[in-house]
Amino acid sequence: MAKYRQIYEQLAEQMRNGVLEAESKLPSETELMHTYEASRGTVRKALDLLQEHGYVRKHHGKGVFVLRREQIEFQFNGIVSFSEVYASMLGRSIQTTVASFEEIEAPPWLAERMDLKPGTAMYRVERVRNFDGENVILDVNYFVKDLVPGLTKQIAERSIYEYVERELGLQISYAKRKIAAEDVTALDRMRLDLHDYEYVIVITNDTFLYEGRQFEYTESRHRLDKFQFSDVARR
Amino acid sequence: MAKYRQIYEQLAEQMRNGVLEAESKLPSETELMHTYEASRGTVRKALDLLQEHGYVRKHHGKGVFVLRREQIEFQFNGIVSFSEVYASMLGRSIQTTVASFEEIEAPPWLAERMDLKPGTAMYRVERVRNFDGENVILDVNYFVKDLVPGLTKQIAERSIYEYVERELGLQISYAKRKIAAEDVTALDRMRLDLHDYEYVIVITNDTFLYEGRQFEYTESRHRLDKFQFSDVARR
DNA sequence: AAGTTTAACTTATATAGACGAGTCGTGTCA
DNA sequence: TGACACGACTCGTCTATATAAGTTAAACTT
Repeated sequence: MAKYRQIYEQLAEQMRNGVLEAESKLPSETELMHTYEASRGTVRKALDLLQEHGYVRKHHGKGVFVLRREQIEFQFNGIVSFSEVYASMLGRSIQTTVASFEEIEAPPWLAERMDLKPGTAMYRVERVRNFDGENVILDVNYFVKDLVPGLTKQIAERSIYEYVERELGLQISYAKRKIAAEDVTALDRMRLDLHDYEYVIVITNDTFLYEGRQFEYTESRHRLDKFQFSDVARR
Repeated sequence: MAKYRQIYEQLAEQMRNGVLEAESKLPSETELMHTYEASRGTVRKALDLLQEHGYVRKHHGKGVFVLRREQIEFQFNGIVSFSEVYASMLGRSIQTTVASFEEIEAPPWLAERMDLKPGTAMYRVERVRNFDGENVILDVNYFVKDLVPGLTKQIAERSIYEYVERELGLQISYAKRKIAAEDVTALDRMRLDLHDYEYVIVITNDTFLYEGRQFEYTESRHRLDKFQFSDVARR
């Protein structure tokens, strides 16, 4: 492993287990050079990484300061599926059922949205999330077949993202999300236990690979009372 | 301005206006050294920044490649007030009225939430956002008086964040957000033009300074049909 | 006592050079 | 023809050194 990464790991570990206390000042770059027997550039690279990951804050002329634990825990506020957050948040698990799994040709609205040729081969997956005996979330995923080959209903029942990243080795770069309330549709009524709710909260999600190609479009439709979204925005 | 920042700006500009085309390969570090008369370290720092901001993708052994425009536009996914996004998104402006401005002592629920001593002096501000003649958003802010001294109704009518950052020089580190639907309250009915909507979308926002202290808690209450939240999550 | 200068610390920027490591095409050899 | 070695190119890491710029406190001046 690269030397600056080792320094990063060691310092990060010391902050996680409290050897380096929150609010305290780290040794200066010169001191760290000696303790780790590294050049200043290498030490600085480790410190930059620590700051990037939310462990410390550098202050020109003053020093490098350890941030509070609270801030550290949220260091990876990346792309997570909402049902996962949901499950971990409420401490109970969610039952997922694949309600529909089909191969389709991209309809015009989707081709336009994803910048694809109309008729591109896609997978379309409907998954229903059941929580405490009620169907409260409907996820509709569209995947570009060429980019996610070999997707099956069985995989969809577990975690599609695991398959995409671990099995296929695709690297996800970023996702655009939009959240808004929408009128309930016929599909919502069919799949979900809606009671009297007339609206659903819809999260649309466009996910892109590193090369810049979009491989997924998803709509996650939540019953009003079971919707929650948490987020940490860092400056 | 720092030299690596200048190089960054020039390259970024060339990518935005299409001089450097998407998917194309940037000149090698050695070439850039000569064109910008800089050392390799400086050129690399500019390239790292470009990658961090989503302009390019570096490939060990191959080169640095320009990403597609789409990815560039969303480079800043920081903390922005929702009304700002709202206004820029719809291309029209929002009228803000300060409906209430008072100094209070932190009630127990707030003291607990913000980890303050009960009775801490606070400002409480209610602001109503009017869009196309209808009051559709109600913002209720609570600020710690010690951390945001000298706040006035006049300032609240403009931008409180500007005051906090520019005038007071406070550095905002991160914000925790939560979005959920809630039943309409009496206050909502009083301040907003709710029509028949029985629910509002509530964004709660806890904002922290670099030292880790929380200086603000805000609830932003949106009429269902006027709520929208956009976001880009980067890995 | 109050303001100013200075010195000593901190991090930030820039340079130059060396070597490591991944990629790709070309030429050689079997 | 096919496998392999090599060279030339790319970015990645590390070192060493110099100078700039922000911060702080002590020393100095008024």
